[in-house]
Amino acid sequence: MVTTPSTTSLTDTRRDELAARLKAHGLRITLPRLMLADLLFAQGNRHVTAEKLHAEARAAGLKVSQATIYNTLNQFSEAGLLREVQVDQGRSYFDTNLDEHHHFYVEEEGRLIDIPQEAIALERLPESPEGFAIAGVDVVIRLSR
Amino acid sequence: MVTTPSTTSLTDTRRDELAARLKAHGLRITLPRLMLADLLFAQGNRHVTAEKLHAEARAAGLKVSQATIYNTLNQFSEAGLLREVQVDQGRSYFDTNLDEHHHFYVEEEGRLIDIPQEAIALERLPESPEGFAIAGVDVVIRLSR
DNA sequence: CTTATTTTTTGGAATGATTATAAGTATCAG
DNA sequence: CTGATACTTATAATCATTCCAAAAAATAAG
Repeated sequence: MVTTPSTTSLTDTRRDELAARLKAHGLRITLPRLMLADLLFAQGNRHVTAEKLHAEARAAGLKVSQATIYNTLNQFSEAGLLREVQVDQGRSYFDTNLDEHHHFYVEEEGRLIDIPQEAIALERLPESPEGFAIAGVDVVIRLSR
Repeated sequence: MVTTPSTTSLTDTRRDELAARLKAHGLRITLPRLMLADLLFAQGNRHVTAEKLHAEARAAGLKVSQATIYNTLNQFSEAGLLREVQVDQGRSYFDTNLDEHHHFYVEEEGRLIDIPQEAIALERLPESPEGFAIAGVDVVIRLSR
């Protein structure tokens, strides 16, 4: 009887794909990272909190600690696989969309919606104060019903 | 011998001015509120965290609890005397500038700088999703050296 | 002005998200 | 295969903020 490794539910190709991606960004290949990467990058652009990702991981049968969730999200962000988005006082959101873009934020639902960069015409920007350079421009459009 | 009330260092006119302002916004006149209002509104437009305001209050000889600082900042915000600004994961900033405007944010220093609304031309905005209305548009330009 | 009613203030405990710590475990280069 | 290095984990610690119940102050009523 042939037994498949019980540690993961990824196909070989999928695993190789993700492993290559991690390696390309200077991260070691580990099972938690592969599984979390799979959850994060399987479904197009997403906005995820640590708590949500942890829940998803557990639901998918992956036993990871909360600390690993935080470590992984931070490492992925530093490595450029994710982008941290700041809209809510308290929780951090992590965005899998790496293109320059902006966000709608539905506060009542804690939900973020991407706005492609081209959809907003920022015609004129103010000059930054002496000695400072622009590191990024974030536009958040808050929505309510 | 005439004794002046030792409870505050505000002039009568200043106190009346602030009291009228609080009253106009539906807030009761109390000493902590008057003193905090004085600190907040004395020096033109400011961006203040709870911690900073608490430090200022103590430095000014006002003995207020941390809870009162938070209560007051939140009440002032709800009453429309302040505007809460969300740029940093963790701390809240309170802005005394009530005009519509935007911000530079110097992350390394935790410092906010106002950008007048006219200084940014938002020519085109995306349509909000069905059933939602725009509650506000926040532009944050992150700065680094 | 005195008492009654309602708000505020307060210190301290509680919460929630996140980070630090220290020990064990897995990965990878040689 | 083996050691050096990086990763994971459970738990404790931290930080900003909110909650709580009681004491104090402010307004309202008489």
